[in-house]
Amino acid sequence: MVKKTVSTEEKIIAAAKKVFILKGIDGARMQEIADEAGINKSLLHYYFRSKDKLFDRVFSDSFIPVVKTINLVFEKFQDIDSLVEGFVRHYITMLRENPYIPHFIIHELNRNPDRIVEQIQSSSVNLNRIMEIISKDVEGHKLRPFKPVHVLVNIVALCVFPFVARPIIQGFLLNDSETEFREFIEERTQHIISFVKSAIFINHP
Amino acid sequence: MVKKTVSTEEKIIAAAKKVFILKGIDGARMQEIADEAGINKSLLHYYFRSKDKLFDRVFSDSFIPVVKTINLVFEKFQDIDSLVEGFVRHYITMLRENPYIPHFIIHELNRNPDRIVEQIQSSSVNLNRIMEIISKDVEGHKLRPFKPVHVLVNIVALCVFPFVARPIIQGFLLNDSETEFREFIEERTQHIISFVKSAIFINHP
DNA sequence: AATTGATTTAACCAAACAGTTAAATTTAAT
DNA sequence: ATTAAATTTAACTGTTTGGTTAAATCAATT
Repeated sequence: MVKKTVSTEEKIIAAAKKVFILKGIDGARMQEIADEAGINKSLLHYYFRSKDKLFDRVFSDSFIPVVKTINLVFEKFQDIDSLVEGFVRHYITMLRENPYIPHFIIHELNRNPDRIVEQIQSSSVNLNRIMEIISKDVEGHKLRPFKPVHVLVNIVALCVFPFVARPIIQGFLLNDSETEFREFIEERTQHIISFVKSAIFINHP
Repeated sequence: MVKKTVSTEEKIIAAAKKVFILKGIDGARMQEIADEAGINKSLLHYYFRSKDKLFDRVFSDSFIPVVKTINLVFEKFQDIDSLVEGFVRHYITMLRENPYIPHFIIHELNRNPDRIVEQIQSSSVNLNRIMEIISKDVEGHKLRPFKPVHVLVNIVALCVFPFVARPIIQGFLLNDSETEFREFIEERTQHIISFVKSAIFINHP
C-alpha cells in the first residue's frame, strides 16, 4: 500500500500534463487522461477529486521549473555580461526539455489570469535585481540608454517566442522540417547572446 | 431581406471572434456567442451551420489582416533601414488594435497545425524578400553577420511577445497596472527599432 | 395584399462528459 | 492468514452542449 502509490500519482501527473498541454483544460477529457496513464476513471478521481484540482497540480508543477531556472541564474551571476549569457543558456536548455510549457502557461494565463497570482507570490522571483544591474551599467555608459524593462522583456521574448510560434516558424520559414527547427534552436542560443550584446553594449566588436 | 443581412452576419462574426478569443474553441459556447451577438441560437445556426464552420470563418478573418500588414510593408520599403522601421511600426499598430489575435492564432495553431496550411498557401507571404535584403547587406558589411532567419524571427518576437505574455509582464513587471502596460507598449515601437538597429548595424551611433 | 426571407420562440434530441457509487478483486504489509 | 489500501468493473446520475425542428412573427419587396 505504499510502493506503487507514488508511481501511480506520477503516472497520472505525467499523463495529465501531456493531455492538458495538448488539448488545453477545456479540450482535455478525464477519460483520456486515465487512458494515457493506463488506469481507469474511478482511480483517477480517487487520486484527484476533480479536473480542476488535477489541473492546479499540473500547472504549478509546470510553473516551478521556470521560476527555478530564473532564480538559479540570478543568484549565480552578477555582471551583465555573464548574466545575459547564463540566462539565455539556462532558459533555452529548459525550453528544449519542456518545449510546450510556454504555450501552456500563456494560454491558461490568458484564460484565467487570477490563477497565477498565488504562484507569483509563493515563488517570488527577484526580477528587480537584473533591472538594477542594467540601470547601473547604463549610468556607467557601458550600455546604451535602454529602459531595463524592455531589455529584460526582449531577452525573454527572443528565447521563448520560437517555442510558442513553432508551427508558424517551422511551416513558413523552415520548409516544414522538424530537423531544420532543431538546428534552428541549436544555433539560436549563441545567436541571441550575440544579438543582445550587440544591441546593448556601446563598445562591441 | 437584404438590408440587415450583412449587418447580422457581421454581428455574429464579431461576437464569435470575441468569445473564441476569450475562451478558445473548446471553451466557447454557441449560446454565449448568440447572446453576445444579441440573437438566439437558432439564428446562429441559421447563418453558420456548425461551430466548426463559424470558427473557420473567424480564424481566417483574423489571419488575413496579419498577412496584409506584412505584405504591405514589404512592397513599400526596399532598404533594410526603412524596412525595419516600417515593419515594426505597422506590426505594433496592428497589434494594438487587435491585441488578442496573436494568442488566438498561436493557440489554435498549436492545437490544429494543419488548419493553417490552407491559409498559408492562399495568402502567400513573401518572407524570402526581407531575408534576401538582409543577406545582401551582410555581404556588403553593412550588417553584422547574423543569419537572416534569426533576425526576422527576432523582430517578430520583439513585437508580438508582449501581447501574448501580457498577463505575466503586467503582473510581474508593471505593478499589475493597465496604464503602465499601455505606456510600455507606447514606448516600445521606438525601443524595438533602436534595439534592432543597434544589434544589426555594424556602425551605429 | 401577397410573397419571401429574417428572426424568434420553444421544445426537443442525442451525445459527451464530469463526477459518483458500490461491490469485487488485486496487491502488498503485518 | 488477516488486514487495509490500491485498483478495477460497471452501472448510473445529472448536466451541459451542439444541433434540429417546426410553427409563429416580423420586416421588407413586389
